[in-house]
Amino acid sequence: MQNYIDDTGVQVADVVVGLRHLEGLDLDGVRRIADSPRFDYYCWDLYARVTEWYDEDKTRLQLRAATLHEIEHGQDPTAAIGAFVAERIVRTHLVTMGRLGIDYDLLTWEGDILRLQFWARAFELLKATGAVFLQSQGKLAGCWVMTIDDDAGVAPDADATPASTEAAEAEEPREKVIVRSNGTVTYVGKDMAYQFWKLGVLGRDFRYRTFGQRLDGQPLWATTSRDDQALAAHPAFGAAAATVNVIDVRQAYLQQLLKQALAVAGHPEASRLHTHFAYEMVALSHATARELGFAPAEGSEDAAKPFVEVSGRKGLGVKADDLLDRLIAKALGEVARRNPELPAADARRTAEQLGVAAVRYFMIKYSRTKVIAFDIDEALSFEGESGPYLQYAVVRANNIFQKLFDRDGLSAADVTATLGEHAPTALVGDEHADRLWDVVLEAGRLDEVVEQATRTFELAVLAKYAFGLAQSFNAVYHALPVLKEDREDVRRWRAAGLGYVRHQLTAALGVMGIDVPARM
RNA sequence: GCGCCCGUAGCUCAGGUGGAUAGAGCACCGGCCUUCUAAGCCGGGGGUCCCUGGUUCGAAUCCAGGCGGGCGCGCCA
Repeated sequence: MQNYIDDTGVQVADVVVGLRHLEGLDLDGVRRIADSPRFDYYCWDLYARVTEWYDEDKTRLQLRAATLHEIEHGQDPTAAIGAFVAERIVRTHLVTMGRLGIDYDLLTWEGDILRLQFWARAFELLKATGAVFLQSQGKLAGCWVMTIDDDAGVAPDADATPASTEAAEAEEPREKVIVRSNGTVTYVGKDMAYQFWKLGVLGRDFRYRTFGQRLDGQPLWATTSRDDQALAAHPAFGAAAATVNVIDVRQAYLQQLLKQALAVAGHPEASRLHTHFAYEMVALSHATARELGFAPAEGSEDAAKPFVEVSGRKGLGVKADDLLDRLIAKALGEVARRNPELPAADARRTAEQLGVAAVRYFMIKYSRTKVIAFDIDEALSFEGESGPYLQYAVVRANNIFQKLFDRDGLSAADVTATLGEHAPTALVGDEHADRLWDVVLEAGRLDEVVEQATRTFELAVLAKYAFGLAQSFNAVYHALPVLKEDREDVRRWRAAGLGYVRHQLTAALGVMGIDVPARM
């Protein structure tokens, strides 16, 4: 799992513009501010302020262009400030993701792709195969362009095809600019170079350094272009057997161009090994947008839309840390109320597990083709279809086995090991036999469901399955008691059945990255 | 204009390769805690599966055409 760090883009440039021209800071000043808490929140706000500042006077946009240029060409102090800010923000990002149990194998820095001339090499490959060529005519004269396949799902823009033009002439091939007439590379060009490297057809590699520690204590690797940072020994990155680009559906067109570039540049097999994992965008419900202080004018275009698009430029969005903090605070209140004797540290740890479960389940419960209108109140719910509901089922199951052990000295392993000594009454003779069978059979589908979820890239399938299994468990939990069952054979078989369900449900939660607390 | 996605209960959403009275959560109404944790369970009301045609013994599901909504189609990233 790699995280692409866009350290040479417009967003970094805008923050640098804000730091220097709105805040009047130099590198030392920025260093001091960066040590204060929540530097990431500070930059988030500053970014929105810079956007407003540009809006007040469009000529200020020249500062962005100049800053972008200086960052790309390593000209200090701009480049030094940009690099410093990018690194600090990445570190705060890692902390935030770490709270959710997410980390990466490698951080890939866009700046390194530029400095190591990946683009120059990819450009050679594309030129050699004729995938891109220098356009000499028309409005794209002087640009290196790629012809867009019709099946790439790209349509001509309305302006390019006047209505008066009839069929015969309208079929002129469409072209995508890869290198601008001023010699700079477009975003998709840089992405092509990166993609070629990922699939091992570029013929070049990054240098590597360690950036910090992963959640398990192993080194976290990052690319570098500096000899003094590069380590001789490092894991192998790139040259993947297959790649999956997780990126939202709005970039489907560019991702299609990427596949096309691979194929046309002589690597049809690599092209086939690449998948765009496209997911729909996450927007905000009107209620949540309102809560965040965004109130579209009555009768305006924004007010009429079914949701409110998040926008970093407007400073409109929900920060992951804020969401987690609220979830944990809410969970902590409940945990403390239900378990007053629990030490504070344990309660805190449990609340964190619940909060993380709530976020993770919420993120995958929707199928990826559906626009999510994020609603904070809905996300904060621990009832019904939620992460904590799933955890609750397993906690209950664990309690049964804990008490079974405390009272009868029977472990889960004992139950299964001695099962043959007991008549399977609970499965054939008992009046509730079908209910127990049903939930056991449902639990047995886990592998199949995981296979389907991975094959179709639809994680909601697993989420829905796990939720349904937890529902079935809860129903059986109420209907078929274990500890209070007097018949030894029925008790043993019920324990065995629910033990299996517990095992499968715990595994399903594990796949979703959700821990099960000791109690809740 | 062209491409992709969405349209199922008041709201938010499930419904792999067609199959029986279309499901869940939330919300609403009514029950269940001296009984393995009530973050739960049981019951109830609530649907023209956007529309029209087609394929089929059978369509929410497949096909065609509409309608409504979202997104995309830059020498931005």
